[in-house]
Amino acid sequence: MTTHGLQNQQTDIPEEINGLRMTRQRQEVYRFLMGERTHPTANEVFMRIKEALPHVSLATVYNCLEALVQHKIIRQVNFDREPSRYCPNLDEHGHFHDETTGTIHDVKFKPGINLTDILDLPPNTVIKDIEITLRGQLA
Amino acid sequence: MTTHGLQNQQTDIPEEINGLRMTRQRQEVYRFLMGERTHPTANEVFMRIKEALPHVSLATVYNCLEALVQHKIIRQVNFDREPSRYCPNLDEHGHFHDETTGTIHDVKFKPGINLTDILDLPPNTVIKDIEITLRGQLA
DNA sequence: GATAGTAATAAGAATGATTCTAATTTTCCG
DNA sequence: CGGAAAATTAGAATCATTCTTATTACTATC
Repeated sequence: MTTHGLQNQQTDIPEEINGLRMTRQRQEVYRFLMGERTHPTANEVFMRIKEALPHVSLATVYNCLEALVQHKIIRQVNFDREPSRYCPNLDEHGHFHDETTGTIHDVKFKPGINLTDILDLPPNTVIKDIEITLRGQLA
Repeated sequence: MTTHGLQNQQTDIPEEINGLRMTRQRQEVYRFLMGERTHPTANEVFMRIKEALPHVSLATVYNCLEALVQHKIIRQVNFDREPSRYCPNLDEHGHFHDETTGTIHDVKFKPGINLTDILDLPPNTVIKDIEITLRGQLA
């Protein structure tokens, strides 16, 4: 018996996104992030996808996350020096870290706001990425 | 012979700032940061103040930086997962990381702009800290 | 359909910024 | 002065992440 294409495709995720071949491991990482709004860490992703892929390694999770980030399929979010978190929301947005619960919430910009209009940037600046993070609490 | 007060005070830095006793080590860390606009890392601070305090330890530099940050005398700045950097500018501002040169520039907001006016925050949110970081290049 | 070349994965070791621990020194205050 | 508290030191420990090397999977070609 021979198989063609991917090892396993009981999935709704395409075989390629933004030029990145979606291997089974990348699919599981991506699927989990898509269904999860909690901005999990690499280790949390690892723990969770082990249910579907018991032999997956943490290094692979890191590799997958890096590949997905570089192909702009997900975003990496950093709070201070805590472990990186990952976010499937590609719209321009910030992150609010609620210190009381430890949860992270996406923060949209009010309509019509363009970040670069607000900042006093040096001329001829090409911005590749903006990260806005807030810390505080929901009173 | 007895000495009163601090071990050494050939300095222009007060003995206390924001309720933090400015020991000789904290003074040196702070003085260096004040004269430096390059947002140095803990290790860079360490290398430099060793000239004035040859027996200072890296742990002490970390302790001093933490104390200064907690007393809002300096700010800690993080870019992705790179080593933390430290900044004596307390005005609300962001940081632009020029990928070409590796340098970091403070970015002011245009006058009259209030960050929280722009963000679509949940009601009753108390913001303790905002961090805005940009990556890109000066063309 | 076999096969060679390339890419991805796995397991564990290595890295490196930061934090912790325990011992010593300095400062504060009665 | 003398004891308590705070700060400093040196080195060990931590832990997220990256690297290394071997194995496995995929792709294109014959």
